[in-house]
Amino acid sequence: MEIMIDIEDSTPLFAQLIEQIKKAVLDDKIKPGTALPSIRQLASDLQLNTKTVAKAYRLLERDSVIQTRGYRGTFVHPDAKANCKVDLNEWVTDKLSGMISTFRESGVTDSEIRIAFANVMNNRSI
Amino acid sequence: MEIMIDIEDSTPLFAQLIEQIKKAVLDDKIKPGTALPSIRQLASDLQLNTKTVAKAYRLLERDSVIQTRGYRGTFVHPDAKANCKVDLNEWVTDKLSGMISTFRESGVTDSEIRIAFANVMNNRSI
DNA sequence: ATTTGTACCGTGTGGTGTAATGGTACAACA
DNA sequence: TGTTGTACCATTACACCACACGGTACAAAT
Repeated sequence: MEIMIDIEDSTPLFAQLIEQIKKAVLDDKIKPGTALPSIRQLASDLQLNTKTVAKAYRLLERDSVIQTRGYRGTFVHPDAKANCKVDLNEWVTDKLSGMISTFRESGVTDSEIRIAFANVMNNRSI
Repeated sequence: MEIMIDIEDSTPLFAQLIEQIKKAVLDDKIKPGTALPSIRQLASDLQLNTKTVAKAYRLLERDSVIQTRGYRGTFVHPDAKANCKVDLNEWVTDKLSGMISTFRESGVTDSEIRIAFANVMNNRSI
């Protein structure tokens, strides 16, 4: 697997990793069931911190692109190719976009929207 | 009109102003049609910047609690008492809260929600 | 001439979240 | 024993935004 990380790129390192692994799956360069390099191994190869790689793996597993089998390693998910195409972020963006448009049309200030958002995210009730 | 601003309070100054004017309206201390002090006048009285007072007035007018009549001054809105009770922020908070709960239940990270939100607010289309 | 609301330029402070780094430790596997 | 994913402690640098401030200027009303 050839993975190139560009430190100069403004895209976060963990995001670059996710992109490239997804691309490799879609291009059939790594097939379902295949074992992926361990977190420590990949971090060492790419000169990254283990936590950066762990973060990428964690998100990839949430999206069912990979599977971690306890202490036995990490493998490509059986339905990886299909799950690569499901874009959770796009769904979130669309839903938010619609709601925020409604707010703005009702005269709500961007500043007010931001503050309400921050409050909700922190479970501060009003 | 007796308005007290507490600089020590963590509540933003403009928000304190809004609260107190609304309270004065609800308590019948200032009645619909009455003229309010000018922005410069009130800022001077309360030792505030004119912009801080202007911000409070702008939001109060959006909520139809007051009315600015061009260059003739600012007056209490005819339906001020009723409009004081409409809380736009509460509506925004409720709507956002529901949507964010849905996101979280779907496994979306708080970090991802924040990033998507920032993108939408800045009209950056991914 | 003065006052009105409004709009524009700007500065500075403080809070908050992200990203990435370091180190250490654990239980479960081979 | 060595490796696996994972969890915890922490720090650094960076960026965004809210809030409040200062100054200046304008057209329309009194």
